[in-house]
Amino acid sequence: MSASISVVVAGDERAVAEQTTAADLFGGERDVVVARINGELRDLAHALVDGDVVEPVRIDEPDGLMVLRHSCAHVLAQAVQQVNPDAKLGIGPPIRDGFYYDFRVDTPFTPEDLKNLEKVMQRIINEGQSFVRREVSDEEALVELAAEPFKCELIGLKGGSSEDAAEGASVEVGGAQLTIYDNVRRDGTRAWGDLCRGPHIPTTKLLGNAYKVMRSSAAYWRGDQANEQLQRVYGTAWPTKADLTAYLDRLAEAERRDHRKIGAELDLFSFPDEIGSGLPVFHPKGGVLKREMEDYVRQRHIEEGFLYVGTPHISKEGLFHTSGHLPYYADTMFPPMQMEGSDYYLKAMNCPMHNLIYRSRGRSYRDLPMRLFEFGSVYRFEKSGVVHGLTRVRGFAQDDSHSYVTKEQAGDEIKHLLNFCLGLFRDFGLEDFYLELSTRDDKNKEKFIGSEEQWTEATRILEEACLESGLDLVPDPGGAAFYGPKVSVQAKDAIGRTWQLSTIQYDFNQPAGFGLEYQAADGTRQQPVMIHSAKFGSIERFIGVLTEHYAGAFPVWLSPVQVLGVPVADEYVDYLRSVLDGLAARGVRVELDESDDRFPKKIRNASKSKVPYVLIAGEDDRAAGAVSFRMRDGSQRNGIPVQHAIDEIVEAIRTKAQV
RNA sequence: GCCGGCGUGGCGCAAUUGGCAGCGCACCUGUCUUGUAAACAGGGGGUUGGGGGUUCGAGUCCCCCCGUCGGCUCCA
Repeated sequence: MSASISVVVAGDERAVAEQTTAADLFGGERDVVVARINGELRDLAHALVDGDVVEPVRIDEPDGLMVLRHSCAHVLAQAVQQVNPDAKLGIGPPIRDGFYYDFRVDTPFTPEDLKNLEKVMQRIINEGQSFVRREVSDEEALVELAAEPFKCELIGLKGGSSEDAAEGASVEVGGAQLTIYDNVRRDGTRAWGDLCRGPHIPTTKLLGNAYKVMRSSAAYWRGDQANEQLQRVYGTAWPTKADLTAYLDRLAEAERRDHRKIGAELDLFSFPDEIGSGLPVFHPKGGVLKREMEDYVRQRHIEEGFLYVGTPHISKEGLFHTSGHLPYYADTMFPPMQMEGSDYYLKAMNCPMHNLIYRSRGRSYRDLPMRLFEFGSVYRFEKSGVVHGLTRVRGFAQDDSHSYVTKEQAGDEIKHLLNFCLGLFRDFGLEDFYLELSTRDDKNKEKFIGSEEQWTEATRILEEACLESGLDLVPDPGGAAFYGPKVSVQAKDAIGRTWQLSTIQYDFNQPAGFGLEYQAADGTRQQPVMIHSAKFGSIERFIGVLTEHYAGAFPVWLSPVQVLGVPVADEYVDYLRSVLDGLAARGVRVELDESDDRFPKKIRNASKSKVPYVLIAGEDDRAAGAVSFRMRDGSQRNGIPVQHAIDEIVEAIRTKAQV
């Protein structure tokens, strides 16, 4: 009679036979792909010992999805080496919504290669191969994987922290004990194997046809520009085909919302080659959007106690030495122009100039907090490969402010700025946020200016303000600016993507560099703290974000054209014009379709233009002194008295309503 | 910056092994115009991103540059 052991299964204590595996406990449940044993993810084949606490992990929960995707990455790698036995393996971790695997191959993958890989993967999946864990010593692994230079390199690094090896490398060599996972066919033969920490799904069958090879690209080995580039293949994998389809639909929806596409369709902005990469121009309709935003943001700043200032686009280089920027960012600033014996730089930030405004006269503690704000045009020489629509440009306007405060005021000022940002976003229709706290990288202290105490103090003050907001706070170690830590506000858009918008930075360095002072109540001279903050970061970028958030269907107050008049026939043009004149007199942006298109065509054009209110007038309307509303969703309200219509539209603009 | 893809009227696309640069929308003109996503007819518009090369002949093949897309690295 075999001895029994006691384990806790999904919260219930149970006696089971020795050598019982997680698979024995959950074997009947097909959606259980791995087990969490004493908090650690394990293969279902893992044998339990007395006292183990075991929980099932299902395919559709976060940990289950990670394992599914990681296993799919293995199948991809197996397919690649089946097609090309000379391909060398890099790393292949799960990522958000999918996975990738890096390979060294002589020629990069073509789209046809990717299609073919998908077919080869399907054959592997259909074979129902098992993932079988095998423990190996470092020496054994080095012998077995002698033909895999990257794996050998990872084994060599294992002694240190696997986090240092490469992002994602921990899935290969994460534990103290190296393991190889063999893919075993049903007849018991070994099809393939890979150094891997695991765990894995029990069989490739579970991948079904709910996966897809997405794209390939180059990626630096271990994420370092100095290393060779490998070819990375991205894929996605889901519990069911329906989940995969839903994911692909989400991607298609994101593509439909692409601000570069909508910007062209709605005639908002463009990127003329003649001007240069990353330098957008705003057309009249985009200009309306930009001006409405700027006017509102400027007004709100003034209401919140900011002082509107103005500074030039270029400056002599000495200023950026004083600020400390030039030594850090010279390679991302446009090269200088020589003039009258000086080097002039296009400014990449506004703070040095604001500091000069602060310093232009003696300041008293009574002046603080002093908040300087402007839409400062800055130019940054972004590398050619990163320029992207409006979201990454080389010239843009920052809604930039600098609050000069006493040390004691810093905490309150940060809270004030944070609330101000969040309120602004809500005005623009964004409702869902979280915060990110970027701190100094303790291993790279030379990249950051200032003492241990200063960093600790600044970080503490920022963190307190964040916690008080009640929003989720995500740490971002190493993400700080050289002069101080920062908090950034991340906002979620209509289809769940997050965008970094505001940044608030605590800076104890520039006040010292510029010798900024104020006279305190006791007559002593003190150094203020400056707090940088950009609310939307870049006006251009925020326009891109809003365009995608609304898919071009902006709230009425932001819409370039708010009301479009469409007469049922020529006969009603004059009547409709009189209605529109009434709206224009109330400040509404109106257009009238006087083209010789026929009515259905005008409706089609109106619909494509995404104007919030289409006003239609025909005989019925004119006779009743009314108009008909056609909204963007195609819904219709007929016979609305003219005065009532005007009031309703004006009210929707005033309240920043979405219709 | 690196790797790979792409670049044809304003926009979306086609053009066989290298063999007359085309279509739809938009635009212009004319006829038409009465209720919810495309009336009809005609017309204009191109040094095929730029430069160089191979060839009897290049949108197509080769080289360099520019732009763009997808990633990587970067993002004060």
